[in-house]
Parts: sequence; structure tokens; C-alpha cells
Amino acid sequence: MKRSRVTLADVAALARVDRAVVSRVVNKDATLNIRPETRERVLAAVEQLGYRPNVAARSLRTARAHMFGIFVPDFANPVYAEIIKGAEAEAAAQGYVLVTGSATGAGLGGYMDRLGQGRVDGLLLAGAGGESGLVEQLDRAGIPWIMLNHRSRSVRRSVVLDDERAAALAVEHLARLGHRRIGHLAGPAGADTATRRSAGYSAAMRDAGLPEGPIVAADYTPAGGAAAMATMLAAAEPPTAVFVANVASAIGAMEAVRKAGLEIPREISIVAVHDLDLASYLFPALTTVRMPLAELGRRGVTLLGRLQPDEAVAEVLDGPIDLIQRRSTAPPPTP
Amino acid sequence: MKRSRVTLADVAALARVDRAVVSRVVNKDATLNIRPETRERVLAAVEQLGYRPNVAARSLRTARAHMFGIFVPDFANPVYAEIIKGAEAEAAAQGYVLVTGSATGAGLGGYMDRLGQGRVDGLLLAGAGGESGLVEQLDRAGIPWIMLNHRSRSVRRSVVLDDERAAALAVEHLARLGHRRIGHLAGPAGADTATRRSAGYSAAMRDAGLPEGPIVAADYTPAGGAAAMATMLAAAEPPTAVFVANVASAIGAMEAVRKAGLEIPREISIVAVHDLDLASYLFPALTTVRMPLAELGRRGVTLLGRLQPDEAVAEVLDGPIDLIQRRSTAPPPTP
DNA sequence: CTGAAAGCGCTTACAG
DNA sequence: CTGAAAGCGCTTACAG
Repeated sequence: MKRSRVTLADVAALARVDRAVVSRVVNKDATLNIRPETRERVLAAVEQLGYRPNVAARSLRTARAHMFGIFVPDFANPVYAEIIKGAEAEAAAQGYVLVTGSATGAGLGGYMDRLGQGRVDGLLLAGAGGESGLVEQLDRAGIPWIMLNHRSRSVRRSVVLDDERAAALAVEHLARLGHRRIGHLAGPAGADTATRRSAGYSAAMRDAGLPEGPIVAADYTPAGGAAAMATMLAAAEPPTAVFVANVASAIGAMEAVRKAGLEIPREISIVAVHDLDLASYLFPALTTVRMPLAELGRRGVTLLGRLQPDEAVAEVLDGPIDLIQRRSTAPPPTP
Repeated sequence: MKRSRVTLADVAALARVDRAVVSRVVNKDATLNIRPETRERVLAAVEQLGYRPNVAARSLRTARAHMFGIFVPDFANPVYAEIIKGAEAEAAAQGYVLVTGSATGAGLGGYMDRLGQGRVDGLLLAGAGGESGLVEQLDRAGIPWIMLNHRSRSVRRSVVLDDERAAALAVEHLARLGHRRIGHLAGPAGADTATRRSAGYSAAMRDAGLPEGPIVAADYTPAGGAAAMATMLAAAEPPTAVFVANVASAIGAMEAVRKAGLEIPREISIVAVHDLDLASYLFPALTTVRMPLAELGRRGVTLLGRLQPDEAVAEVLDGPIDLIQRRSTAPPPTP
């Protein structure tokens, strides 16, 4: 386990060429004219000594780290796990490596401090809200950044998913089953995804010629979803189906329905956004809308590698969005 | 969003001191004797210019990257998400940053290639098996490494959890409820955790004076768990309780029980290892054994920072292991 | 108490 | 077609 301290100079000496030649061979410099046998000698020396370029020296020289950072609220949230998976796959394809940080570690501020200068060539932020001062803090650090799943005037660079279409898909599914009273268990006011899903719900209800409501907001947690669903069920005319903005809320909502003595889907249908693995483990298995989360991560990395330093971007990712029907939705009860 | 290209020299010029002084002030060099007003001037210049040390230059000079790598099979697996959380928290406390890689990206080989030389000061591997050549590959790269959750003769550095104790806790819980026929839905033969959990099951059964079996192995997936449980239920005298080595298997096992027309926990009790969030979302909520996964990640990072290059370690983490009782276990049916 | 200088390992524009 | 040289930004042993 001893540190291999093989440098370019060692390889050059063994291959009897200059370090510059080794560098260009290793980096596959196309402008290098070299005799095949010389190249072979260099490659053999690299192999024999087990030479691996020192990334610090290379980064210092080229001012490129070949790393991207990605910051998420929580690794244990499967939504962000999917985004990271996509980001890592694309980074790997580009020969980049990912430096991950989460709010459960030491927060974004601590993360950026530890990043220092020049550690990453760009930073992806998922699940950040419109925290005041955030954009300024990012800009001051001088690191190109892109925000995922959140857009607003102050955010110059963002990629989001088509949450409105996801909501429409859910509502259309319920309407097609024959539901007329379709409620909406919305997300928290602060979350940008929640706003877009609610807008999509309203638009889809209008398109279907259905009256909106009831609408109750909750944070993206089971406890929040349970409380909101209890409120909804207490209404004079409770809905026969509910579009829930988030799987975590839906878990609580299902619990609340069960507590109220109602049966899913016979008496009430539920559909939620994000087709996480656990949706199929719930009872009954939850009908969901699948969004291209990994694709969002991929796209973020692609743009980070491509964008000019001052280029703005506000993209709605054009990926596949599908309704995954399971056992939590069915036609409404006949009165 | 322009790149801040402020260097030590800029700060030194503004503060009218040498770069060396700035360096030592920034790094809080205790041996530096400096007049308070000079230090103030330096700090003010740092602040005014927004100076952040260039990590590539620092790494090149000191031969320390202040980064650790962590490689897992899959970010979306909540077991590894927990380990990463712990590792990140400890890394942050040390001023380190984490470079994550997963098998869904480009595999360990690709990850290590992209890491190059000197990018990380150490590497944590979680969920790796006893792949042949793995240890050699790691050693050749010259990066200190520690394997998490896997130990064997060839692995010189490992930290594992006390899987035997976890198994014992589960078996004791079932025995205390009055079960006599306690089956074991084991993990795959290749998995080291599975071996230790099975050993713990056998020892605990012996201690309880109970006959072993039935024992059926499955991989750590719902499908595998379902098939194994179906086999177990088809036995002449099926068990009244089952200790399942893994939550994913348990999900499938519960499904199989339901398909067989049996009720949990009235007719059969189930307890599984790892207290993941989703355990409480299952129906019925799953009784589990909680293992200190985050602590495992923390400990790995701590050791990585502390161990001598050639020091070996084979540690069984001494963290809290608890039985979390939910609704999937109860006394056996009275015949 | 503070500064000058060397050098970490690489890349690249340039000279021959 | 190949080599010599400068320099990226920092740290640290040493000189004054």
C-alpha cells in the first residue's frame, strides 16, 4: 500500500524521451507527430512503472479540476439519489468525478469553504429553495453553478422538470377513471416544484371541465401528508380522488385514509409524483407519475461542461414523463 | 459569475507583507509570531479581495488532497445512503470533502482511473464483495483504502458491523414472543454480511435451545425474498416466525406471505435487518434491527485519516444495535 | 519578527 | 520530429 510516487520524469527517463513527449502521449495530443516505436516505448514505460498522472499538478497547470460538485439536502432522500446517479453517469462519461455534499454534513456554506478555489469546475445544486443571499454567495465563490428543480427570477441558471405536465397526467388519469371531485394535496408554499405541480393541477382541471378543490398544502413529509389528508376528508363533500404532489406526503395521506376507515382505491383513489422504488412496496401499491430524475442530473452535468461563464439558462427538461398505474387508483364508488 | 483569480500575491501586495506571511496567517500557523495589527491587515485584505486558497497548488505542494473517496454499489440503496451520510459528516468535521463513485457510474476501475494519482488521501469501499484481484488493484493505485461491511483473509483493512449480535437480537425477540419454529431467510452466499447474520442466527437458536431451520438463501432483492419465502411456506412444517437477513428480501417475503393467504403477524411473524425509513411504510410496518450505518461511514473516515500507510485493521464497530418493534411480529398462533 | 527562494509535477508555446 | 524552459499558486526550511 505504498504511495506510488512515479512522475513524468521517471517515465521519460525509462523511455529515453523528454517529459513533454510523455505528457503528450498520455494526453493523446493529436498534434504530436511521433514514431510508432517511440510511442510504444513510452506506453510500455507508463505500464511498467504504473504511472498515473498527478491530478493536482495537472489542475494547477491547466486550471481545470475535472471535477464537478453536487449539493443536495439529503443523500437518504431517494429523489436526490436518482439525480446523483444520473449526474455521476454523465460525469464519468466526460472523465469527470463528482464531489458530493449535503445539508446533513455542514451545510452549503461549509461545503463551499471546503471546496476552496479551483477544486471543482462547476456546481450543481438540487433541492435548494429561494434562500436569500444564496445566489450572491455562489457568485462570490466564482464557481459556475446550475440549480436543479428550482427556478425564479434571481436564478440565472436552472434546469427543471415539466411538473405541470406531470400534474396534468395524474389529473387526466383520474378524470378518465370517472372521477369528478379530484382534490389536490399540494406541496409547501416555498417549494418551486409544488407551485408548478399546483399550476398543472389547476390547468388540467380546467381543461377537463372540472371544478377545482379541495386543495390543502403540506410539506413533503408523511406527517404533513397525513394531517393534510385528514383535513381534506373532514370537508363537507370529500373528494373521490386526490393528486398528491409528493410520494412522502402520499405515504402519510394513505395512512390518514386508513385511519378514517376508508379503503384505497375502492372509496378514494390516490396518485402521487415520483416513481420511487418504495411506491411499489406500499399497500396498496401506489400509482405514480414517473419523472426523469436521473436525466435531470445528467443534463445538469452536460450543461455545466458546455456553458460559457456568463451564459444564462432556464430549461425545462424534455424527458419522458409517464403515469405508472398500480393499485391505488380505480373508478369512483357508485353512489 | 466570473472566476475569482485572487492569489496569495494579491493579498500580500494589498496587506504589504510577504506571501509567506499570508500563507501562514490563512493556515493559522501557530509558530508564526506576528503583530496583531499586521494579522488584522492580512485578514482584512483576504476579506476585501475574497481570497480563497487554490486547492490544486496546495495539494501539489503538500501532497495531501484533503479529499476522501467513497465507492458504493448504488446511491439509490438507502443502506449506502446512510453510510455516505455518516462519512460526509465526519469528513466535513475534518475539513475534508468526499468524492463519491458508484458501480452504476462506470465501475470501480473507471472510478479509480478518473481519480488518477493524488486526488484522494484515502478510499472507502462499501458493499464490495471478495472480487478477485480487487485488493491488488487497490494496492497498485497506491491509495490507502478501507473496506466497509466486508472482511476476509485477503482484506487487510476492514470495519464491519456486529451482524451476529443483530441476528441474535432478532431471534431473541421472536423466542421471547413464544416462537419455537423460527426460520431464517438468509442472504446470498457471496455476501459477507449474510454469512455473519446466519452465524448469529445459528448461535442464538442454539442458545435458546431451539432447533434450527428452515433456512433458505436469497439475494438481497424483493424478488429473491418472495421466491425464498414461497419455498419456506411450502415446507411440511412451516415456521411461525422468520428472521430475514435484509429489508429488501423482507419486502418480497411479505408479499409471498400475503399471496399464500397468510396474515402477518397473526399467522407468521417477520423481522429483518436494517431499520430503513421504508420499514415503517410497509404494511404491516416491519419490525427491524437497527444497525449504526452512519456510524460505520464515520468510523471509516476517522480511520482513513489516522491509520499509518501499512497498518492493518479488522474492526467490529461497537455501536448501538436495537430491535425496533413494529407490527410485523407477535406471539405465534395458538394451535 | 519577516522575507527570499526553492520546488511540488505537470502542460504548452516555442525553439531547434 | 523532439527538447528546453517557463510558470501555474502554494508551503516551508532557512536566512537575515
